[in-house]
Amino acid sequence: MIFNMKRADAATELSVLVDYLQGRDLKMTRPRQTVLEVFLGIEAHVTAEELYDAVRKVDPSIGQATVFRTVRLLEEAGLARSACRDDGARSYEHAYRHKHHDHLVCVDCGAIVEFREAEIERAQAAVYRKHGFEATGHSLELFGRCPACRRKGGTRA
Amino acid sequence: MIFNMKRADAATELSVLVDYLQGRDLKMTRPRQTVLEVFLGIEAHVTAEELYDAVRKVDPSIGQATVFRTVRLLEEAGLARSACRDDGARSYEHAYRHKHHDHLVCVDCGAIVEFREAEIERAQAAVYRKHGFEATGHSLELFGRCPACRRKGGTRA
DNA sequence: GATATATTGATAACCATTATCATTTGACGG
DNA sequence: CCGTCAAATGATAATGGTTATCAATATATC
Ligand SMILES: [Mn+2]
Ligand SMILES: [Mn+2]
Ligand SMILES: [Zn+2]
Ligand SMILES: [Zn+2]
Repeated sequence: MIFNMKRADAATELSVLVDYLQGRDLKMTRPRQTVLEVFLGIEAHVTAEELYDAVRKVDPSIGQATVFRTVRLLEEAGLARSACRDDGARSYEHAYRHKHHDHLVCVDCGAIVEFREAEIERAQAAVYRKHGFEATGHSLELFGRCPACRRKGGTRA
Repeated sequence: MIFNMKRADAATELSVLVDYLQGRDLKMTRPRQTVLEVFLGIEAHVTAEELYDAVRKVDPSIGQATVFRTVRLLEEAGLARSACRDDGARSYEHAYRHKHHDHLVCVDCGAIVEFREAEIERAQAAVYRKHGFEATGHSLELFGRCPACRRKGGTRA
């Protein structure tokens, strides 16, 4: 038996993972639980590498490959959502009990603001209909300069 | 002197490139012109690698590094636009005298349909305003199944 | 044409990610 | 509990797309 969560509210995510593993001949393991816990503790968009750095601080014995594998597993299980950033790196964010949203990204400081705009979603549905496509998902990123960076007039790096 | 275009209408793109090079201590070269011509002859979204394959058929002496370098140059000069695909590869498309548009992507066959939706653009502008961001650009991809693939009920690969 | 400098192509290096594989671990039945 | 066995692990090598290095070459200007 492995369980024994620290964050009370993370129990349900863990059960989602366990349910996903069940019947698939996959096993619940200590490294997987640690990766899940660390991931749930991060309220941001992280790459697998960044997640690995955070995981190491909790359990240095966990290998990089396991973190990469597990975060993919979390995505399959519906606990994480990933997207390929414009620089080519893949980032992950929480997906369980998180509503769909898109992102405003500051090109100067990298800040990310999440937003939902019903009108955009509606217009997208219309585009799908017009072209006879069946929707499976979309990615929208609005690039720009955030209020703080506009004030500074900065041009990072 | 290098010039001597085959496609009559490509002359203006070439002059855009030459103008960009001028005053920047950059030089117009035969490989650059070849890469530009081949690129202009492809009405699709291509990776640098795919462009390299096409360039080789015209001039096998041109190296891969030069194609990668040149296509980046074309982007800087405003002749190409690039985007990172979800699989991590970067693809390029024509940007000169091409209006902004977004993409519908078939997840089964990879087909790409370009579209412009004024309503989406308007709603995006509203999001920028609401959050005090200064817009610099955006990327929107609608993933789905195209009409042909829906009929086949296919699930590629 | 000679000169100075940018460009080239072959190659090595890079980075994020994935595959390989011997060893360890967890789930299950006894 | 313990044994069994497939699944998981971590170290490492390999991959794919891209960029850096560098000696040789081509270009613009004089
Ligand atoms: Mn988000
Ligand atoms: Mn396009
Ligand atoms: Zn900012
Ligand atoms: Zn299709």
